Amino acid sequence: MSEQEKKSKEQLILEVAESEFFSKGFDGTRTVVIAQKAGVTHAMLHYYFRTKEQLFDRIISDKFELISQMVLSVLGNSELPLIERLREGIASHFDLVAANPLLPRFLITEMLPHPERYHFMYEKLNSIRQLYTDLQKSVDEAAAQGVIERVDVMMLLTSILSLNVFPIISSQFILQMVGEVGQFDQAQFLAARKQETIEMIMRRITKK
Amino acid sequence: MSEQEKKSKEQLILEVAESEFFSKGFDGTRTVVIAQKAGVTHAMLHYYFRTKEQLFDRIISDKFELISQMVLSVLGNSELPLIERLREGIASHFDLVAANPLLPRFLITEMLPHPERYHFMYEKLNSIRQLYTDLQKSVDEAAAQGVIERVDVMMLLTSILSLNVFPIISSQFILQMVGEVGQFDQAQFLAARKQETIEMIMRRITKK
DNA sequence: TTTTTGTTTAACAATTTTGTTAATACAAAA
DNA sequence: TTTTGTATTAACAAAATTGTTAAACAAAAA
Repeated sequence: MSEQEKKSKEQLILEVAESEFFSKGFDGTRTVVIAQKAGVTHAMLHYYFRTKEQLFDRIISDKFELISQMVLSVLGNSELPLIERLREGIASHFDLVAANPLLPRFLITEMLPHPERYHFMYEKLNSIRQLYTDLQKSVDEAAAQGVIERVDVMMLLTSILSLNVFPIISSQFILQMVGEVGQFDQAQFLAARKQETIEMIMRRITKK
Repeated sequence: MSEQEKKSKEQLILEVAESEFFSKGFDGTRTVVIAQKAGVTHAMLHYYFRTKEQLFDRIISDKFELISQMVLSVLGNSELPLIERLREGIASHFDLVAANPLLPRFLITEMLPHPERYHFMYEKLNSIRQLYTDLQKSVDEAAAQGVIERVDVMMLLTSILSLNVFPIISSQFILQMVGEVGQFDQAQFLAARKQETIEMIMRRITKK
């Protein structure tokens, strides 16, 4: 028996379901397709997870930590000095998003239109407040010392999220649009974006 | 008869359908719901548009120009000097996206996963190439004169798109996340973002 | 007025998708 | 080696969703 076949059917269903839900959304996903791709009868899917909704909920809760980190990691390590903290926060956030490129689109297409369904998620993200206030303090201190310019942390975080997430979501689209003009491939493009975000944020906070 | 009632049923269906498709996506939209919200029997919907798909296609082609502008406007007016061209391009692009906030999410959730369905769209966007090359030339010239730093236009456009689009898509989410800490409302937040994008791009291209 | 054309409705049909069940195989424990 | 619980299948049922039709109706044309 190969490694693949050793996996329990339950596990197989979960893996296929994750990829289906993330790429097609809840409404676009067909339980029979999940079953078929997992190589099981679709009755098995209902046997293990009862309904499509419960299967979906299971996937979400399995991704709970990852989703939290997807936002929290951008705040960086508060032990480090400000500049390092930002560089490190941006880089690790970028890597996390790049490693899970379907997740942001999923959040945008599923969480935003159904906020009631994800209240638990929003609650969890309240823990961001502490780190947020903390980061604003670091910024204000550094600004007082004349090291950097005083900036609003909400604006700064929004910029970082935008610059990191959007290109990963839409790299296909951008590369296709500009086409042969630039001859980037996707890996090069993403590597360049990671540096570009850091560069832009650094320029944003340095005193003129 | 009121203004509303004077509208043809066909027009009513189209308006409701647009809002439904844009907020819930193709898969999440129910034709009976469209009919119900438009105050007509759902047979009418089929009478005018035959199928759900044809209704959808009709909406898309009606939005065709807008969708094109959604990308093209960021390139600005090539008659203007570079700095003005960028400022104007960023601002008008921001305004366009802000006036149609559901469209970008729709593009991300419908166009990206079904590229075959929107080939005509991608073709149209080929017209971006001319303007793109043109903008790179302006940048190179200004850089040669030492006015600005030499930057890659693909990176620059990606940054502008990211900084303009992402905050508009996810303003709800961001505001909720940071919550009472900053007491921005959505209008203030978006106004601030528009300026912030311009500021960041200007800092990115100025020589240190 | 009669005809014609396009609009509207209600009832129904077809299809797609999800969910259930009863029978059976299987594996592990007693 | 019976027993017990779990896993599996095929066939079926139910629900949801889309699409059709025939007949009524209204408006405009002849």
